Amino acid sequence: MKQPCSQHSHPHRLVQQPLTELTEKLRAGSRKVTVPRQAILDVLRRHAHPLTNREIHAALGKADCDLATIYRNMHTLEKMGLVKRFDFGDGAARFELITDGSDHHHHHLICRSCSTVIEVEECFTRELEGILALRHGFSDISHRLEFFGFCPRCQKSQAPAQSPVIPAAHPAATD
Amino acid sequence: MKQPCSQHSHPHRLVQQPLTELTEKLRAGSRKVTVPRQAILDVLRRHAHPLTNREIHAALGKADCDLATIYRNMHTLEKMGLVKRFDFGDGAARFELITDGSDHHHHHLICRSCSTVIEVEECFTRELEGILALRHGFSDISHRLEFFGFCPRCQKSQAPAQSPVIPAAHPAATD
DNA sequence: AGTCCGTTTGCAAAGCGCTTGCACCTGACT
DNA sequence: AGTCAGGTGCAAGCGCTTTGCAAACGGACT
Repeated sequence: MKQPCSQHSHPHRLVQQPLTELTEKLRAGSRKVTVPRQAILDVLRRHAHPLTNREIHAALGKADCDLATIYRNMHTLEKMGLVKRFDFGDGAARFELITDGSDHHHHHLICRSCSTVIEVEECFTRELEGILALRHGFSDISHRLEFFGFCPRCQKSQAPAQSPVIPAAHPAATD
Repeated sequence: MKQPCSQHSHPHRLVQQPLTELTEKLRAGSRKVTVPRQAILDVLRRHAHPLTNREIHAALGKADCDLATIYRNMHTLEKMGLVKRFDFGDGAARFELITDGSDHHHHHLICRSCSTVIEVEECFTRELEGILALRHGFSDISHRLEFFGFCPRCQKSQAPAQSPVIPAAHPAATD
């Protein structure tokens, strides 16, 4: 928090629809609409694929804030149903904005080499959840499913098409 | 390594079939059949469900060895195809012995409360891999899939049927 | 505009899983 | 028995994440 961050005075791109819907959701949980909070959601809004806390931190411009604040906020936002957590198995949690109210279920196909991310709509797994619930008596069953492979570019070039781990890779790869 | 760990002198339960097949596999990679190595595999052999490095370490009896040694060995054993790595999303890798040569593909259903683990044989996801390979040009596609829910016991009792994180839970729960 | 209170933030320290450098030890082969 | 690549213990360190605490802030009320 270093900047007043035009918010009530100048109706910027930063604020707009957010302040409408967002404010309500935040207020509902007696949460405050803070500058870091808005900035984080704004970063997420500008990225199609899940970002790590560190990536979010790097993407914050003037509205820079402490990493710990981002970690805390991601928990809060996740609990409030504003973001969804993903785990690509590399030890860093990733978050995606839940666009509309309807949390549209999807998975990811991730390049093992350059970390390009492609969204996967299909999910044959839902039905299996029902079977498992019946067979084992489990309730509230959910699942985590991610695919890994080598993207077209990385198959050709021996070296990764782009440095791994940073999944902003090949801008217009396949999706 | 604090004990001679009866190994060649007394044909214990600790050694037997292992020394047959195991030795071969290890030798094939110019690897040595060491005491910690055997002890780790023995622990894995006695547990049906994936164990974390820490759990393996705790389960080693007299053949206690350094945690770092376990971490190193799990990498080695994984690369050699003797164990399979699983990720339950709690930040700790888990390992399961690959019983016979044929790595039988399966997933897990994990209780969010007490961490009971149930093996899931079905997998509707393989076919999806083919679709994704075609559509996006990815190669060598694999997937990670785990299910989460509340087991029957934890649904009844408010409190977890057993302390979480330690997946040795409900010995004869449902599987 | 001023005040108040619970929430949020920054900073720094620490927790945890995991890795690594290095000197010493050991299994396996001659 | 001798040799040496491979393995191990110990301790330090790395990256992600959490937490304690005092100061700052947001929102509501006057």
